[in-house]
Parts: sequence; structure tokens; C-alpha cells
Amino acid sequence: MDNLNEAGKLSILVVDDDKEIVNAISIYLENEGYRVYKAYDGFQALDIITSHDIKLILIDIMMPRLDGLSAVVKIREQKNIPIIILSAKSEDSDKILGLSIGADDYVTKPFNPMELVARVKSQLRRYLTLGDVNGTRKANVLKSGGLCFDLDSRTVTVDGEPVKLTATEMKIVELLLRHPGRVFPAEEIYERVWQEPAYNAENTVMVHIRRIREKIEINPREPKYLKVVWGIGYKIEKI
Amino acid sequence: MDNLNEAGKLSILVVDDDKEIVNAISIYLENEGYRVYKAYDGFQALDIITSHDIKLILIDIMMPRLDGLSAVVKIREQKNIPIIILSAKSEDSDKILGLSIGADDYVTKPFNPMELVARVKSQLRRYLTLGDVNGTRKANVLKSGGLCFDLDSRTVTVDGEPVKLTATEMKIVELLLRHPGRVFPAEEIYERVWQEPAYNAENTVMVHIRRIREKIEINPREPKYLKVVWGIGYKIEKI
DNA sequence: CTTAAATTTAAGAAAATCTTAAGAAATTTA
DNA sequence: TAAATTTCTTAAGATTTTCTTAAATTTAAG
Repeated sequence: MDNLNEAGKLSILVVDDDKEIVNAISIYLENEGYRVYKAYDGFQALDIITSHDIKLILIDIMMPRLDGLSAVVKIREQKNIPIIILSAKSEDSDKILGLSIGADDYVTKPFNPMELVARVKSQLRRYLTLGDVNGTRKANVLKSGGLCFDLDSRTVTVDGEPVKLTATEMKIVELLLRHPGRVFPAEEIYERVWQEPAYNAENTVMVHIRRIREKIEINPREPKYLKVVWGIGYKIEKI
Repeated sequence: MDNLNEAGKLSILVVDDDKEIVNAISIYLENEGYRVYKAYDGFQALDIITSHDIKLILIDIMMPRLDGLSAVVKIREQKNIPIIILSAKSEDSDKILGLSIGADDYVTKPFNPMELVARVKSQLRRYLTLGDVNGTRKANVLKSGGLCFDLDSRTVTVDGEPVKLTATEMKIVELLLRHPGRVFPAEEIYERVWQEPAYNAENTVMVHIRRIREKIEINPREPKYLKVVWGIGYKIEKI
């Protein structure tokens, strides 16, 4: 599988038996800076997703040979990437059918190109998190010893006991757990979690660290998980 | 009852008073590898399903002698297999009637053969799970504790007591129940339920959440089912 | 022992959610 | 078609939770 895509572009696969539609969609997506792959039936689609690093799929559900709904199911068996269904039908029952089968969104033809792009971005935003370079959502738990972070339910447990962290606290724990053993200066934690330049923000980070410890450590004064490295920063050990 | 069908093929019963339609459908289904039984009115249909191991029924609701809707009701009393209604009528009232009476899907004539096949496959996929050898479906309900959503009748009950939700409210509950434990940001709820990009829509979602809680929670201020995760979104617990 | 770094605490500020209500929109009924 | 009903959206204020700030305290390294 080629994981190297030109200039770091995200790859999108467009599947429809109508070549004109595929081309039209491709132009809009390429304009937005995506690399577009094209397929004209379900089998071609399956071929491409097994040989290329596709991040998102746009697929028509009414296609010859392997119909779209079946293809969606097969794709889901292989990869966990966002799937947006294209369809001429607009009835509610179809919407529900598509979504319950494992698609993430549903667009009816004729569609507004800008809306389509908006939905593509929305889906990619949802699936592509920083630490998740492959775009494939793996088993969604991060661990270090008894500390466990379930990314789907956004639940943190210590030795199986659920612990209630705030959103910011969770982001800090997530960052440290995604790079176990690595030491992060408070300044870097701030910049990565708050997504803005750190200016006199160390204290803020420290107070958060304190509160996280209060929740996940048995004795916050002798932390077992969230450790300090004097003069450098904080880390959670690789276990 | 013969449970042995040739070469392990799945048996489908097609019921319509128009023989041409029955034959046309049969060809498409046989092409897809199904064993097809034919009936030209409701009584014949009932005969066949009691003597053969039918996995799915396609039935017209406008038929002489025993009309289709009545047949559907009687079939449901006997067997719990997927039923797809065929009809020349496309009015909404019929759709609702057909589905509420226990049918699983609805196709209006004239129909696209590929679409019909797709729906047949979709229904079989939904009902024939590995552990479910008899072709009798699993209870089609989503649950979390005392909260229960019956997908067939689209009815919600709390501790057995029926609760009257609006269509939108039901879609929200369905989404959360289909992914128990997972936290959905208000924005994502909007996009998945309304099927359009969320723009300043969080408030709308919140008000709906509030009204759902009013209906399903004993004390809406301390929700037992529909919980908030501060800074992230809403969820219904996996129980 | 001194100093810089890290911890702890508490209170006010900020942000997110909740609640309510009124009017708009959609649906049903007459 | 109009009236009545139900459902949805919008907005604004109340409430709750979370975040930031700052100052006092403790800890580790040299």
C-alpha cells in the first residue's frame, strides 16, 4: 500500500457509474486540495481502497455489478474510514438505510457542490485526529498500566473505575498517552492542547495537571501515572 | 416443512396477482442466487410460508381474495421474517400503513430491479445473522437500561411505559442508542439527524435534548439516560 | 542553605449548558 | 382553504461547570 501521497494531500475515492458526475465532483475536491481517485463500480472501488491510502469515500448506492450498499458493507469490513453516500433518492427511508448500514453521511443528487465539500471536510475533521496519521480509526483505547482512555466514549478509567475528567483535562491526558514516555514541557502541552501560542501559560497547565492528578492518582503527591521531570516537563510512562 | 433448500440457497417468496411482475422479479432474484417461490394471492402465500423455509417475502398489497396488507398481518403472526411491500401506490399514507403493520421495507412500482435486489440483500443482511439459523429475526430493538426503542414500530418505552416522541426526537435517540456509550458533539448530532451542515445549530439540538429528557427522564435535571459530557457532547450509556 | 521549579489553594472570570417562552413553520383537521 | 394543532427554531437570561489567575507553600538540585 502506498502511504506516500503527493505533497501530503489527503486522498478521496469517488465512486459512481456516471463518469460525468465523478469528474464534476473530482474538480471540486481537487480545487480544495484533495487527491482524488475514481472508480465506476463497487469492484473497482474495493480494488482501489486495498491498494491506496484512501481517507474518505464518496459512493453512489445505485450502481451496476456490485451495488453501492453492498460495497459500503464490504468496505466497512476492511477499513474504518468515513463513507458518504451519493444518491438520486431523497426519501427518508433511504437515508436511514444508508446510515444504519455503516455510512457516515448521505447526500442526494442533484447536490450543491459547496455543500458536498462542506460535508467532506466535516467528515475528515471528525475522523482525522492529530495522532491518527493513517486515518483509519483503530481500537480506540489508550493505556498505561491501570490508566485507560476510551476515545469513543471519552471515558477515563483507573483500574476499571471510571474517572470524570473535563474536556481540557482529557486532551492533556490524551496527548501524554499518545506519546507514552515522552516528556512534554508545560509550554508545549499548552500549545498543543489550547492550539495557541503559550504566553505565561505554564501556571495554567500546572493547575490542570494538579487537578488531573487529584482524579487519577491514589496519592497526588506521589503520582504513579502523571509524572514530572524536573526542569523539563511532564510525562506518562510507557508500560 | 422442508428445511433443505437446494445448494444452500436462501428462499424468497414473491406474491403478486400480476404473473408477469412475479416472473420478472423472479429472474432478477434467481440471477442473484436466490431460490424463488411464487404466489398469486394471499392464501397461496400463507400456504407456501407454512410449508417452506422462506427467508424473505416480497408482496403486493393490492391483491384479490386476501389482500396484501391483511396477508402481511397474518404472516407476521406466524413468522418473523423480513417483508418487503410492493405497490403501485406511492402515497405516504400507504407507506406508513405498510410499515406500521409490520413490513420492513416498501418499494413502489414501477421499480428499478437493481434497487429491488439491493433492498432484498439489505433486509437479509439485517435479519440473517450467523447465530440466527432459522431466519427468524432478532428482536429489532435498541436498549439502554429501562429505555427501549422498537425499530419496527418506532416506539419508545421507558420501563415499559410508552413515551410519545416526535420524529426528530426519535432520530436523535436512535442515533445515540445505535452507538451506546459514544459521545456525540451537538454539531455532529445535527449533521447526522438533519442531514445538513451544522451552522449555529447547537442551540437547536440542546432544546431538543431538553424536550427528550422531559419525556424519558424521571427528573430531567438529573438525567439517567441522556447524559451530557461537558465540553464534548451527549451520550446514552451502554448498559 | 539558597534558589529555582513545582505544587497547592482559593476566588473571580469565562465558558458551556440549561431553561423558558414566544413566534415561525409544518402538519393535521374541519 | 382556513383554522387548529403540533412541532421546530430562535433568543435571552439563569445556572452550572470549568478555567485562569495569583499568591502562599513545598520540594529538589546545586
